[in-house]
Amino acid sequence: MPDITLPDGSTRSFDNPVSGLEIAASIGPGLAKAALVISVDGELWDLSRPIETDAAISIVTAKDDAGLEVLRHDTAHLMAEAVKELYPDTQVTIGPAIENGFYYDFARTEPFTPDDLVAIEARMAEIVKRDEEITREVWPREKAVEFFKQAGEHYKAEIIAGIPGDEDITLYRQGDFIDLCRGPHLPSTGRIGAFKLTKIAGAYWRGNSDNEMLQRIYGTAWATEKDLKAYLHRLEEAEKRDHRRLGREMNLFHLQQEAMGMVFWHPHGWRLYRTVQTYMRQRLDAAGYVEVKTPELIDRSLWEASGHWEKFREHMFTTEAEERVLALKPMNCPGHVQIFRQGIKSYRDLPLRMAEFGACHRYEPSGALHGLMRVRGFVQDDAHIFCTDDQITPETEDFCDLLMSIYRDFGFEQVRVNFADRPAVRVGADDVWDRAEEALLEAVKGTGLEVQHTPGEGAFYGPKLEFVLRDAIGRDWQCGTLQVDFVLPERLDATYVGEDGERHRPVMLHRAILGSLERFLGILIEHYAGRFPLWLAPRQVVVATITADSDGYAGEVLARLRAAGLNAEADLRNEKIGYKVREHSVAKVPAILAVGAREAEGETVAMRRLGVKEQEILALDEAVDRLQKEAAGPLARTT
RNA sequence: GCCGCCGUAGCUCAGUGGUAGAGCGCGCCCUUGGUAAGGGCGAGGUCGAAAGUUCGAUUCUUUCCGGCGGCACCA
Repeated sequence: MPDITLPDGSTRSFDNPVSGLEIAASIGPGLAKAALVISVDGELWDLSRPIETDAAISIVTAKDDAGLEVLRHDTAHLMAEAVKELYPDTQVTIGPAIENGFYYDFARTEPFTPDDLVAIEARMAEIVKRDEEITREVWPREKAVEFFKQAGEHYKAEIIAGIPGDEDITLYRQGDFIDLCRGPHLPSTGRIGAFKLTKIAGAYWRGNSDNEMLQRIYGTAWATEKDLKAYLHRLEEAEKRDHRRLGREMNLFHLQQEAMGMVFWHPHGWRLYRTVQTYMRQRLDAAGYVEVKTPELIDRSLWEASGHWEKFREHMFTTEAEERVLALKPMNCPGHVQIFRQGIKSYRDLPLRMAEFGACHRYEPSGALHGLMRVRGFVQDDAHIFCTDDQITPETEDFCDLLMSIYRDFGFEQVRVNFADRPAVRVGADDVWDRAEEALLEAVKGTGLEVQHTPGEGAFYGPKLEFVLRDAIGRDWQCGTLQVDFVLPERLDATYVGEDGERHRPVMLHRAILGSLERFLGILIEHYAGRFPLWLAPRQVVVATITADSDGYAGEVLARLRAAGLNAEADLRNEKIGYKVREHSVAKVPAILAVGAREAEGETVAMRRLGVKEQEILALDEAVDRLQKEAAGPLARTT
């Protein structure tokens, strides 16, 4: 005789155990039709499952995130059913819902082909039409294991073995397809929405590279055809802003196999790079950092002392000279400790904020390389703050302020922080880790930033904060980091003299704001889709002539722009103005100044800004002045 | 590194067991045109590399290299 409490607080009494579908129907036929699953005291249940005791419920539809997730999970099952029908020798393994869709991992000798995907998708549509009822069954563990073994589904049998003994083994049946699954699921396959299979990929069983590789099929699934279309459109738009594509189109950089994972920066790209670096240098100077430069090639012994040789040897490029092994630095910290160790440091020297645009090399696995986002040679906006325990909190707070201000200047407003604590493989004693973790947490509390805990994700030498920014199309990128390190100062014997006249160990804070400049530029390119604000744009202004009669005046305009420190070019080609405007708009030049007889006559320019259809006639002085102010960028605004 | 797909002109791509094509771009010529492509002509490719099958391979097979998508890795 359950009393059912609805989300609005009202209560309905039922004489007998009642199913979600019956409750939905009692509220209204529209809801019964839209219902996918039911939330019972916060737990998602199948609509058909009888509710026997009092409960607070809500009906979940495809409008809820949870409903969409169930829909996607069901689409994964639908795909598995289609695959089993078409390729009965295939073993099914796991198939969860993921962001925007789902995947399912299969074990099969033959690889799936793109043509197979088409066939599977067609079969899935058929099964939706069949509208097979999806039913939940609880099986005894032994029977389930036996069943899957007999069916040749050895992965499923293995999964059951890993399910804790006190949990029910639930199977879901739809048509002739039975799958081990926790659920919940929709009432029938007919409720599944719009979907599309997107890609085939390899994936290791249980995510472990020692295990065999399975075939993963990815798909996307939505409540409606319209949502699916919108998603596919978003993907196309994202592709258009791919930094590798824009890098080529805007002639910013290239990569080639003779220097895999290392960037050839072209003049425009390098100008962008320098703009970012110059900006950062000024911000660091203003924030009390000292800049240094340390060797890129350092003897193995230093890497052994720092601990890197033991842990990261395979990821370091090495060379030999004079019968010594030298390694290209994968990071800057040991070098910075060497500078710290020169002379005797006093507590009065702390905090010492030592920055370097450090050129690092890491031997990344070939499969990991990805445009500018994952490279083997890169420059970090790296710095190490040598400080006392007591200074960790204020230094971290100052760092967070600096970082937020810099992200904002680059056009990123949304930032979160991950707090990552001790990983399984690490150096240093546990009590040292306790102190480090506590200090970081305490420091970050004062920043007001949203903090997420990611256990076990810390660096091998200390816990860290990871700063994640969100770009213009909602993607998250981890860029900034701040890591407490009690270990390296000890290993490399860094000391300072305290007020008491005794030697003490400084704490090191490893910190970066942009991370790898290469990667950050990749993110910036995608964030702005190549349409940079004027201060960042590598090509700022083009002066385009209407006819050759105006070449002389265009030269004057160009000289004025350049004198004002702007990057300006003249387009004197024998082309129509429409052609020039189109070409420079496509090239994403922020400002086009058209000049013809009228402009030459009145000392004016016709300014057209990127993305704006209308032109504006301005006095030359006014145009130069405006562009110059705008191009000065955020540094001019803050001082 | 692992699995799959792909590799034809600077770019985007078509095509064929008998040594190749389009559009854009590039060069020259005509056009001097007022805001997202004016017209004509032309140059440009050992079809990723090597080996094999074949009378003949860019096309079929194998291996390698690279790119892409995932997985694993990411101090």
